[in-house]
Amino acid sequence: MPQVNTNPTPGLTNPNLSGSRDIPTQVKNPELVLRRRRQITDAAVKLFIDKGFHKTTTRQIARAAGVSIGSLYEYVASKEDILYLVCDSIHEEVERGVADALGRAIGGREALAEVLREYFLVCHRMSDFILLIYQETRSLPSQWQKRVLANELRITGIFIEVLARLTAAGDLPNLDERTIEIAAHNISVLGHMWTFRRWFLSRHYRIDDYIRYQTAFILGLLGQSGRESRRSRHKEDK
Amino acid sequence: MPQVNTNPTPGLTNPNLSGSRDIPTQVKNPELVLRRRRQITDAAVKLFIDKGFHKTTTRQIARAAGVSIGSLYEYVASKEDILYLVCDSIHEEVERGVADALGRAIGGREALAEVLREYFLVCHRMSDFILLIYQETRSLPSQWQKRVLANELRITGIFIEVLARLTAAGDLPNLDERTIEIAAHNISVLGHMWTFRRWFLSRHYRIDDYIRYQTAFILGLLGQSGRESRRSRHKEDK
DNA sequence: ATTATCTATAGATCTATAGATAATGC
DNA sequence: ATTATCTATAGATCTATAGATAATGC
Repeated sequence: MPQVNTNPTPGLTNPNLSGSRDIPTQVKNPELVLRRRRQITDAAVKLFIDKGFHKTTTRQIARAAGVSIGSLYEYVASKEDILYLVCDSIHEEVERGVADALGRAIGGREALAEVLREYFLVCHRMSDFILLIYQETRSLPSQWQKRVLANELRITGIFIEVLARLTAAGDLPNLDERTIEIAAHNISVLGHMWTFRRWFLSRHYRIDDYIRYQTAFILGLLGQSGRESRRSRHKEDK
Repeated sequence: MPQVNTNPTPGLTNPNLSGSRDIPTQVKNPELVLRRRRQITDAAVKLFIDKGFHKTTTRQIARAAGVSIGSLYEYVASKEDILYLVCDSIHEEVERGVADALGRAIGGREALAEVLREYFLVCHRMSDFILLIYQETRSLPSQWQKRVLANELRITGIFIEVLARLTAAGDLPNLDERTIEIAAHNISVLGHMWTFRRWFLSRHYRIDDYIRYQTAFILGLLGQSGRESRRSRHKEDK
């Protein structure tokens, strides 16, 4: 369960800041709002990853964002607002990463293995961010907590679709809906596991090895993603 | 990733408070120290689960524990000390739970399924506590963070042993060491998943169903824990 | 005398805002 | 005039401790 922060953090690209819509501001110019909020979010995410939400002060955020504390409060109404912007922006990035990954992986036969590989690589790249969500979701007001959970569910939903499609195409054995649902949650979480057990796993496995082991593990249940590999498994059985 | 707290929390039995040894105190009488620290830990764990570590004040803890704020600081040197006592006490309880569970489950053939079942039930019972560790480990001073991680690893180690034993006994196919290690981590984490995705899972699955699906998933890779079930799988393949 | 406990508070923050100032556009 | 920004600080905490008090044992 443990969570430790070791890697240097790459920046968020932080595309649309769509959660921005939910938060009122004193400032009229919408582009300005977006731009400043991006500054604020970028600064905050680094600080939160580094010291955690509660140990980061609004002054530090303002300073790192290059605005005064007074200005900061023209763009958000509270420190929690900033956390929400941060969480939302992370989810946007993860989701984009996952969607891209799915785009790249369309092979029919080994499709699932490809999807897994791309997803695990996203988790690897976004390690710090995913960890932050695990640790600080709870500090959000419950209204926004729900939104973060919904985001989480949407990402799991992507895997449900992939599994359903592969099942329909005959690339996976017939799995009932709930088996698919649980498998999709497992995939999400085993990706996250690389982030929240990084303190152990990254000392003993390289990400590629991790992906190989996990792929084998996941394809285990699912009867493996093709007739060919299924055949080789029977051999092993003998 | 999301974490929401809904269930009512049962108390910790909080056996030895072994982490107690690591923390200095002003008070000479060792039994008294143990007793007061138990009061403090019991009060704190409830408050932390309810409001989180940072939003709980030392005064609230003192009050709930039935001691004055002055006395509180005779037994710990800082608020973080309390968090450490809490985390340690939770691990002790989880580990005891897991060990008990292993005791109860010794059938040769379906051994793994039994172990999984007992472990998942422990996670179910200790849901709130496990979630707390996920969320607040980070707030510990790094020296104690390491200790929490070591505890985590010890629990995973139990599963490594079980898997190794079953492999040696021929109840599982031949799995290499690293496959076993990753499988053990997966088992730990899929148990925790029930706690940190409870907001979704417990609305759609009862714990027994969850256990069934996860058992099927896990036994998938491992070639299933007996010849019999392996045979039935071949049938499905056809 | 020693040990445990309590009350009262020092001292250090931290969030959020009020009110002044600068910049922009009519 | 309106919009954006800044400085200075009110007001509210919160952790941790100092020093007084009570209880226990020699």
